[in-house]
Amino acid sequence: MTERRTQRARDPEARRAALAAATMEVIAEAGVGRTTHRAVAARSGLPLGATTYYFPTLDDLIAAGLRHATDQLRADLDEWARRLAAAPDLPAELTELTREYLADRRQVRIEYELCMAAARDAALRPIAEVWMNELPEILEPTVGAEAARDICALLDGIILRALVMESDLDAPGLTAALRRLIA
Amino acid sequence: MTERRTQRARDPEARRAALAAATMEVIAEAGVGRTTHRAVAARSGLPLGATTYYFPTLDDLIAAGLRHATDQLRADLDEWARRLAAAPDLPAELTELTREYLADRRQVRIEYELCMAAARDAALRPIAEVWMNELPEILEPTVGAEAARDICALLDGIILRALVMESDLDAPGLTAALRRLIA
DNA sequence: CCTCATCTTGTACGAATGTACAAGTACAAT
DNA sequence: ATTGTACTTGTACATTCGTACAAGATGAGG
Repeated sequence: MTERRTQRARDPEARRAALAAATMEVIAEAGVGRTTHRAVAARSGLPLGATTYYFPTLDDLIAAGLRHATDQLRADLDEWARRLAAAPDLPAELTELTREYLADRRQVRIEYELCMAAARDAALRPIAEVWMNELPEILEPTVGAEAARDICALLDGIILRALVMESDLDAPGLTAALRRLIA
Repeated sequence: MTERRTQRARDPEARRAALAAATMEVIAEAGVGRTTHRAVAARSGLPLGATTYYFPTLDDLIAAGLRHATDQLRADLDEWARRLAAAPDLPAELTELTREYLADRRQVRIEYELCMAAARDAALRPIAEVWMNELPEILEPTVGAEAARDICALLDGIILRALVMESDLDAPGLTAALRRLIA
């Protein structure tokens, strides 16, 4: 009768994924440094023992959470690539994409949590590097390597500022700055 | 006979400062989330009880550590203001200052730790805002409000990238980008 | 039916945590 | 000298932590 006790019981892959997703959420709310087995277990609805069964150590669990986050971001960036390729006005489209990206502060926080974690723990650096190089690679064919790097740095800085200030994006100002960097 | 047991005994202000400084160092190494009373006490050479005597709660201690860090950064920015005012070539001087700033990764990490902490805890936002507005205010009279904001965002992004990648600064590239943003 | 490898989970344990606090010290004011 | 206030610190306590693990549940292969 397929009684769904919690769903995904006896489905190891689904459990791994559920734990990674729950870890990602805990990181977004509490930060990497305050992420614990128990918080992840509670968030995922799985028992404590499941966390250590699938991820022997806390570092493994956190790495899985961060990797899960980058996978999600990669999917977002696929849409960025599609829309940017079809956009008549690249700076305007980039601005709009950034505005939409900023709508979910939780996801944005994870990105910077990943950066800080990678800056401190070399084992996480590959995860962060893959993610940080994704957008430049999308932009490079269109605007060249240098402008691509500059644009990404500008966006990262603008996003960081919006994150700290809880302020909205100055869309016209950003578009103008992007235009200057492309020229 | 002024026997200096650890120096700064019976000097409350010096002890507060020592604890704040030690907290700053612990944050730089372990991150805000893994900063503990005991780590700060050990780092400062003061007993555990001193931390809770001067800072009733852990959040107070961390806030003091972050404030101490921004005070130090403010002193650095005074030198930035001086050198930028005297510089014949603003973008080149900004690039050089950034290069020097990146030499001490520990201090850089604290800046971004502060940003993440402020993004999560509204009580820390004033500390972060003061610090984030300092450089724009220095640049604004020279380049205007918009360019000042763009430049700071670009620098923040470049610095973040260097932090994550552990890579060196591309000085000529940065100077060129800055020149474009000022124009 | 049994076997066995895999998965599941509740519980346990030593270590570390934030915080409280009593007992003590030092020193200025009386 | 005595008092009183501010400072100092070692210890204690209840929680929470990471991790280990034994006992059970499940389902595939014989």
